[in-house]
Amino acid sequence: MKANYLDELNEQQREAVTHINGPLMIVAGAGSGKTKVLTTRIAHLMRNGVDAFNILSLTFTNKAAREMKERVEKILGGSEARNLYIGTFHSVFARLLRAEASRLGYPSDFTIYDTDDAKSVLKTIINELNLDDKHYKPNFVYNRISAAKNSLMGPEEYQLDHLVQQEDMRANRPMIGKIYDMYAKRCFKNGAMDFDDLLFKMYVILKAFPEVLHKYQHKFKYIMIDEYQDTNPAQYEIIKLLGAVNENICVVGDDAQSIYSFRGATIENILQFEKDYDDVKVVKLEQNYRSTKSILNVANEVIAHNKGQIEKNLWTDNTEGDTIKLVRTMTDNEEGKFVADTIAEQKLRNHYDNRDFVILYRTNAQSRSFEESLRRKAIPYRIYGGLSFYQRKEIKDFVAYLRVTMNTRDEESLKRIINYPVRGIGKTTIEKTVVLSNEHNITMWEVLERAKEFGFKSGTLEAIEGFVTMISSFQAMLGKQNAYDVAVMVGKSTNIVKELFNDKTTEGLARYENVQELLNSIKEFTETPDEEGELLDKSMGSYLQQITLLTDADQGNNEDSDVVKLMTIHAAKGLEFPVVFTVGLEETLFPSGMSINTREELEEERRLFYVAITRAKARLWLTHANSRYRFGNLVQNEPSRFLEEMPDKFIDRSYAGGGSVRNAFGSGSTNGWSNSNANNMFDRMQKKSPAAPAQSSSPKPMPKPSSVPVNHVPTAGFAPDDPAGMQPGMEVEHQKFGFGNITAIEGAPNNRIATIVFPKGGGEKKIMLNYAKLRIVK
DNA sequence: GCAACATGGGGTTGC
DNA sequence: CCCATGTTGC
Repeated sequence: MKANYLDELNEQQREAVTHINGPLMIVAGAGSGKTKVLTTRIAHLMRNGVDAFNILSLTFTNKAAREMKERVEKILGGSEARNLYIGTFHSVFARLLRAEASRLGYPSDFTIYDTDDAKSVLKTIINELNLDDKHYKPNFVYNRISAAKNSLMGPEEYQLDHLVQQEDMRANRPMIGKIYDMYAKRCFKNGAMDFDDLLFKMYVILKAFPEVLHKYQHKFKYIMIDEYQDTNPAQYEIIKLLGAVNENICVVGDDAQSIYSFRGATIENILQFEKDYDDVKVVKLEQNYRSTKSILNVANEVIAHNKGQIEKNLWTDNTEGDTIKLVRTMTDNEEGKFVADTIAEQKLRNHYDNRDFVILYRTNAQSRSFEESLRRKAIPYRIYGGLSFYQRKEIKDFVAYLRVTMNTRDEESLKRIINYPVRGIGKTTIEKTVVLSNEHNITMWEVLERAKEFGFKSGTLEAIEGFVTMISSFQAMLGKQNAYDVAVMVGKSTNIVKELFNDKTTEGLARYENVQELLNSIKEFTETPDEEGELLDKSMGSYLQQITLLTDADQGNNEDSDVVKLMTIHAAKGLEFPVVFTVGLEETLFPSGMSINTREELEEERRLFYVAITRAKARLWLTHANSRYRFGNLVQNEPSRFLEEMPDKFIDRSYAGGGSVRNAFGSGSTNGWSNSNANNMFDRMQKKSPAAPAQSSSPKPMPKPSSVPVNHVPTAGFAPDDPAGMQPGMEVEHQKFGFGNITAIEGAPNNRIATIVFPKGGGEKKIMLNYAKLRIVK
């Protein structure tokens, strides 16, 4: 291990790393070296005699877990890190549940249902109940159930809870409780858990079996949780149980980056942590090592519009850097073109590689125009998000065979493959099988096994027996051969591989390649050699459980390929890029029209915007389109309200530099720039500034709406005063804006934001006192 | 049972 | 516009 690992930390980081026993909360601002602290702390614990076996570290993404593991290994120098328990909540609990779920009657090779599987089960149930699936939309029902599970509410409690029932009545969907109940029973019958069950059932087991709880309390003597602001009540309670004996819980988070409430996360968890335990040590990491001053200042000011935050003051020693460019285009296609052009230009001008750029959007559907324009300019890119590899139809079909082989109770998968490829087991036969399984209270698989005694007719019987024999032969192989050999056999026996091979259409070819890739991934899984002393679970069951928890972002194999990345802001959390384009900054899109009804929703959107801004290291473009296609028709959007919350000082609202803009707007309308940029957005900015020089909205060829009138010459000997003494009512002098009056001061005491009216300097401005250089006049 | 077509509906984010 | 599902006709 490197001896000097503590020297590489700043004071606060060191304080966090060297705190060994007792609850610790690290409030880690964006780009403040959070991962470094977490990994160094793990190393430090081990250096101080803590056994790797006793450390549990929970993250939100597989990627974060992988990164953490790698970095710990780097610090420790050897392979000491391999016994650490590092993973996502879901994957760690899935692993523990393989050992413990039998206590609740689940097979240890239980299937994990992804969202699609779960919705499909729900749809069958809704139809069985003769409910209209247009009214009881599986998606809606799923979200209700998910929310219930995330707050540890089972079907019984759900049906008895007045508030919940009231909500369902008001939404005119009183049957959701019943559906939930049937869904839970069906999943159990199928030997399957959905994502939320991985948390919920873990909690149930810890609560119901004290010996299990004790076991893990003593195993996980030190617990670390990353992104604590994104934990939901289920995760919170589990952590509380596991940590109750030793109270060596270290949580790391940033309330300003809490963006997962739709998944049940509650920001309260981090806001309340100090009250949950006695003697909580709180460390704040406030130095940002990532971004320029301009970027950080804009981010700070934006987030200051939210209420009730943990007080912190994020600052940086980095240079001021470029201004943030704000760009408006006429349409979404022009937005795409502008971004692609600018990327091309920046590559030349500032010698960036493709990999230095990221395009961030609110919704996956926005990727299209960027794909097109990047393709046109032959700029390589990769889209993150959307369908994961394992959600593709051909992969799910293939995996369904493996799932059924491992867990014959899994009806969802069984139904998927029972007649794929076609083998003469049609709709009527399947329905009959379902009825029989309900009548006799046995699984569908058992009905199939005993098809003869249930009187299926000759042709059908033959088909069923053939199917049963085939699956049984796979099962028989499992004991003797590894997962890869079994999978190859599945491909052969079912004819799937051959069939796809013979399909010479482009899609057929792609599907064939995908199945080959699946086989490769199984091969890789089985053949990765165990490290010395390490016993990885290489079973098919373990493989299957892993892959359902993988997302698109986890197909990391060519992480380093030199491509522009496109992803949602959610997917970008935890990442950083030299150049960031945050696009689609329009009302109804960002903030999403779905999230503007309450202050809480809006604040979460704002945090999302904050996350987007803070991904940028050096350069940041914010773009929005005047109108864009939505569901086939052109809709007009107002610029996002967030754009008005940014301090003018660091924003260039008139970005038109280089040839890129001319290219971007040259197509079609001749004066796209003056029309699109000057009018709407700029007008609104002007209205907010009563004292601003009256910029008329008359169409001028190229207005330059510089928001920083730089005519002011500072008084001789201008020296800024201590911002602490500034109060509303004072007259101050600003280097650029000239003389002004402070009309209001808001924000946290160490991050105060003053509203100042500069009669000659562009009117009302919001200024961060910590950064602005102001001289008190009187 | 399947391919070709018609219809309707979608309002985010993701383990 | 794009997808997923339902309907029709072989």
